[in-house]
Amino acid sequence: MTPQDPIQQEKYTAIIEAAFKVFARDGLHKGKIADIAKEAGVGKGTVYEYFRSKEEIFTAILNQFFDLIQIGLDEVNHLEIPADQKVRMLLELNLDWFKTTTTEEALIVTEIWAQGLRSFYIGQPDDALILRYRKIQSTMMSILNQGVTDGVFRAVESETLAILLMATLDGIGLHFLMNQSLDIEKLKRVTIRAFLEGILVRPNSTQPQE
Amino acid sequence: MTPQDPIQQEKYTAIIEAAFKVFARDGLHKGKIADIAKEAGVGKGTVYEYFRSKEEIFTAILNQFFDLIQIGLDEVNHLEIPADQKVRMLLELNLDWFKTTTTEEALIVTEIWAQGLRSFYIGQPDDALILRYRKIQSTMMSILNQGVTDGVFRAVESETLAILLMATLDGIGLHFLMNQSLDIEKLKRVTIRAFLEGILVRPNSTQPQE
Amino acid sequence: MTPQDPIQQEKYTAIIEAAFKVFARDGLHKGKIADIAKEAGVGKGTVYEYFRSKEEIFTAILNQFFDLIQIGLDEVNHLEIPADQKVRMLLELNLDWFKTTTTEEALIVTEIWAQGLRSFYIGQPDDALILRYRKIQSTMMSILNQGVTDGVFRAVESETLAILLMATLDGIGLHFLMNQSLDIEKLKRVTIRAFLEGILVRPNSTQPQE
Amino acid sequence: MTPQDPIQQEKYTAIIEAAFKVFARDGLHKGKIADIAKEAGVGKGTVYEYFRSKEEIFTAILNQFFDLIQIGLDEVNHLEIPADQKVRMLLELNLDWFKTTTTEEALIVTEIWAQGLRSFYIGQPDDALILRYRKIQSTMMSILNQGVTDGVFRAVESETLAILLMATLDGIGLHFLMNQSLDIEKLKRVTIRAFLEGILVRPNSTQPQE
DNA sequence: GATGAATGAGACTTCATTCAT
DNA sequence: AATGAATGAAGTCTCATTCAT
Repeated sequence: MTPQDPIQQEKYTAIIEAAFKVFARDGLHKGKIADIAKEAGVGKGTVYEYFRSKEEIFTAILNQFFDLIQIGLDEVNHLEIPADQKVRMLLELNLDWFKTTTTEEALIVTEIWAQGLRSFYIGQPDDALILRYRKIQSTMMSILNQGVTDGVFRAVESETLAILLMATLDGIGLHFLMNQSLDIEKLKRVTIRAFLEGILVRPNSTQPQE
Repeated sequence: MTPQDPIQQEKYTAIIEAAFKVFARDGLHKGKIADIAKEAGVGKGTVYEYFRSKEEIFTAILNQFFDLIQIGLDEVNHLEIPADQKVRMLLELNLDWFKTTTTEEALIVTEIWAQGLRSFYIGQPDDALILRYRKIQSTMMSILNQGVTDGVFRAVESETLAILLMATLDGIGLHFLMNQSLDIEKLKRVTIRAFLEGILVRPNSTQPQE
Repeated sequence: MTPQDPIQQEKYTAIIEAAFKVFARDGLHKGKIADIAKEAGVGKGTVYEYFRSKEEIFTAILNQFFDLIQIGLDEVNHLEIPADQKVRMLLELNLDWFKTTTTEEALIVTEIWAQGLRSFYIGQPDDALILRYRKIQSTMMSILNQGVTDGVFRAVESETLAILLMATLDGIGLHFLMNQSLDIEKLKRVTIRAFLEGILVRPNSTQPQE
Repeated sequence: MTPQDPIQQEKYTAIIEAAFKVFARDGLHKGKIADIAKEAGVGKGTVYEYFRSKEEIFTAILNQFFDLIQIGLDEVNHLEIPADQKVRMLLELNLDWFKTTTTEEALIVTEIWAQGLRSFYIGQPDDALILRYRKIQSTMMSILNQGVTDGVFRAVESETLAILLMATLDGIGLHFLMNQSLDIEKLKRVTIRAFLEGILVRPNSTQPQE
């Protein structure tokens, strides 16, 4: 999907970034291909050399976003630290994403995601939104299971809990999007306690001091 | 905003319902005013007697959705039952919504909501998305505070916790949207336990048996 | 297909005439819908109220042309004159068409006709080019048969001869299109003699004096 | 116009043949240069080494077609046979062309020819369509005149009759294009008789027995 | 000479909105 | 109030042609 030639790869990236910028500024539907091309410093036709349609640009942006999430998640998972630390890091990771992302950008991801739900993701066999989420879920489950195995967590329904975890993280993200004045640190603390103290951590295991 | 004359009121409702149907079928941007008019059994021009623009129809649909949520919430809040029961009911209420709503309809609400985030809600003083959420939040806080006052809940940061509760409910909704095969009952149970057993309920208060 | 309301009918005609003019000036593929709209004094969108696509305008023009041909043919056929006179008139009619038609217009009809051969006519069940021709052929056959019955013509294979007649008329039209300096009167005379003296007229019937 | 170097000549021919194939398949305007290049096994840019534009390819195809016609015509003309035999052969030659040509190919020639009438042929001094036809006409006249000189034909206006002959042949071709179910043999017979028996052959000359 | 990535003018068509009836 | 014919801005995408390699 992505070109192999480094020069082309560069242009491919430039177009995605330009698209991201334009969509963030003008919205998903008001953002014109012409502007993306101009922003990327290429001709209008060139955009169509790299993407078959506007929707394919949407998909590419969303995939890039999920790549980022998944990479962060995998990095955390591969660390040699206790599972409860990993869960803590996940929450931090997720909530900190908003600090390095402008609201406009976050809105765009959300908008693409919502619009994508309808048409070009669900029902498509490969690379679909649902598969991306399933991958995230399975990584989270692996962390939870590790915790149970290590005796750090109580026995939990890791599958359902992983979904709850994902859902909570997404939900917090959305609400932060809507209400930037949210005290994100306080929210982080409460959420972490909800999951660690409340559900996961064994009564007699080492409590995180906060 | 809504007309007072019953005949007009009827037409107003018919248009919203038609719009809902058309959007659910064709998507937010592919759904045409002409089709809405036809579906509602009125002329194209008539739609513009009731709504200034297509976006205003979006807003109306979203408001209707929030009215529904808020009404349910208020009903629960006004019941003469312990706070923990209320929290439990909230969760039930929210997750059961999906049983009476088709995926297409839920998608439309999500799509409008996401698109609305950008343009026609945020930044608008009245009736804005954020105000609707603040109202929800305040109702939830009132329930949480009642619980603390009644000694059912531990002392909690009710403001932050209300946000977490909202966020979790929204997150679960979204994930259910993406993955209909989710075991919603199991998820409900886990979520309720997370909130009640884990965070809210006092160690020595009556535990809900499940 | 054509609108019934007289005001709309007028607009419909205006658009066809405008299209004819624009195509004649700029060619079939260079002729822009925008120019047709401007020429017709309507908005671009209005063109699409009356025609679903550019091709449908092509078809309409071609049909109008065939209507004209067929009407003239029918008029001749319904006259109370001998069959040989009718054949003579047919030839006159056909060749005189070019005197009231500009080359540009004739070219457009030819261009549409040729392009039409390929895509939007052949293979379509109703109103197709071939049906229009079959109608013409049948009218010609009726004239030829009348001549045989009346004893003016020798016994002829009227079906094949009708085709030859059509083909000859079309061929002459085309060559006149390509070579305006053709002496059309001389051509008319020769053609008429070829058909009447040569093939059709009985040796002992009254010879047309020329 | 055509390259001299045999390797280049080969490529030149390959491109024309590829163009013919692509146009026959996709139509004149839908047929893409890119596809022609691919079909010819060369790069897109290479096409432009051999042809200045898409229109020049049209011209080349049409010229090739006329070369074919003219060559056949000359061959017949150079035979040592009576003029009436030559006319008969001309008709056979022309009508038999359709047996070795697919409809799609014939359509393409027609389409190019019609489109060519407008823009790139008429008005151009060299190699124009009209010159090609004049050449054909002059060959035909030479045959007709030979017949008169030899006493096989009556005295005829050979110039006008040559045009009529050309026109008839073209007309028959077009109608055969539109109606493949035409009984071409019967048509051939009728046409030959029309010209030979009817107009050309002297009353006391040897009649062709059929 | 050969190539094909890049280009951008331009076209068709859609559809929210208006407004005369 | 109701209508729907008319509108035209706007947008996506195509594809002939160019030109650096």
